[in-house]
Amino acid sequence: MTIDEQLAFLRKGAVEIIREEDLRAKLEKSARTGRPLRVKLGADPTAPDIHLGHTVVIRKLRAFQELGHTVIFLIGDFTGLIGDPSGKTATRPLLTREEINANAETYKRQIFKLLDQDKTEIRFNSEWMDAMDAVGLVRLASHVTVKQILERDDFEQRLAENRPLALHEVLYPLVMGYDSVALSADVELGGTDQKFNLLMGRNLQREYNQEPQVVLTTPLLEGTDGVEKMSKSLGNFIGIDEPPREMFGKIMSISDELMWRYYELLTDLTVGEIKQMSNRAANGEVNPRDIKVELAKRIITDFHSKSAADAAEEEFNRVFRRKEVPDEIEEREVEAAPWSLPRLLVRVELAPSVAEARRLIEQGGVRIGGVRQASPSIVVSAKTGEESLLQVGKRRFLRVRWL
RNA sequence: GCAGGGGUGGUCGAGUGGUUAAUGGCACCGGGCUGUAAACCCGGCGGGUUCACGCCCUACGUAGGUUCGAAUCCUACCCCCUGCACCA
Repeated sequence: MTIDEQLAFLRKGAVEIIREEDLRAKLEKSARTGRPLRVKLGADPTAPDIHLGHTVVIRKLRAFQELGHTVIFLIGDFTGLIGDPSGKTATRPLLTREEINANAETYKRQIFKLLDQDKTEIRFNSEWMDAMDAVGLVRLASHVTVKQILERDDFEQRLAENRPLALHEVLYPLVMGYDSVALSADVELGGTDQKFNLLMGRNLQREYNQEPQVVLTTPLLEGTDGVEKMSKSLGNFIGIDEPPREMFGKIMSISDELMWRYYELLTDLTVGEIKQMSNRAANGEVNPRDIKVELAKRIITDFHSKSAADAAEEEFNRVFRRKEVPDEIEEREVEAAPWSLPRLLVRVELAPSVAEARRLIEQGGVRIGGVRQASPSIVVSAKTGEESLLQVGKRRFLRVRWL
């Protein structure tokens, strides 16, 4: 690939590259010297559950990797120990070394579904931060003015609105920025929400007489609701560890508009190819549903396998289009006594409480053997050795084996 | 430390002595429509008990108190936020 082609490749899906000329220069220099660029991505050690939102930037990391550069996945274990930078959670439990290691293992397992393990460095910022003493921290802080720190939007806003801003939060960007110094990063990637922190790395590198890193930001992916950014706490996420059939269902439930966004940020299709598909959908040549199916299968193939994707599709069609019973159903064994239906549902954990079970039944959400049960006062009795098929809502099935 | 403001259900946020298990939004759950789309519409949304009307329990930071009756009044305590400090 020529440098121009490489630039175009890296630009796809990126929101901003600061500065693109610098990136070009670094790419040229790397090509000339044969020395790969050091490309950094920071991660929070408290949340090792990666969802599709995180994969947007990880895919970009992979793009660099494919061009032969060194990718550094930095786990911010030191920063994770100090507390919550967003100030949203009151108390954030301190992580022990063991927990951090466990989280790191989870990260590895998850990111290597996308990245080439042999070309990825996993690092922890405690490597250098643990060694830094109070004097070192103060010296680090001396490189940045309060005014510069306060340029960060949310800091400024919180001050303006008389909301609390703790001192350690202000220190956060410094530590993150210093990570770039410690790693001699050439490029740092991050979501647009990280722009300030990424730029801080650039500034600090200059202070420490390093060539400033290039900053590349990626968009924040909207969650399945299509509105808020994808996050675990909002419950609008699709985890990359989720079973194929879960992923399939969730992807099929996103809106048509959102589907294009997912295509853009979560697949390798080019902008042109995606545009072509959306045109064909718009003029009725293709059913948008079929395009969504393909999206789901592509994503599942990334994190599971092609055959898992096919199986998920088949399962989906069986349950939701043909209204048949799923392929595999969980089984529970229950004593063959006469059960009032609500109580039975609680017993097999299809409902959290009797009251809730009653509501489900009254609203027509409960079936036994495919037959809707309309009354909460129904008594279920069965003989030992028999089986009953319970269904709650559209997607929760359970086979009860009577003892 | 002083002054002021505040702690309500998953969340945001009403309510300031009595139809208040607590208005409303969001989230969530069930149903309908459908491409399980989205949007939309209907219903639900602390727990237990009853075939059912209903009844009972628990809940508005914590602990007491006043009252026939308190999320609402009083006392103490805990926690959070904002301001004051001329200043290393």
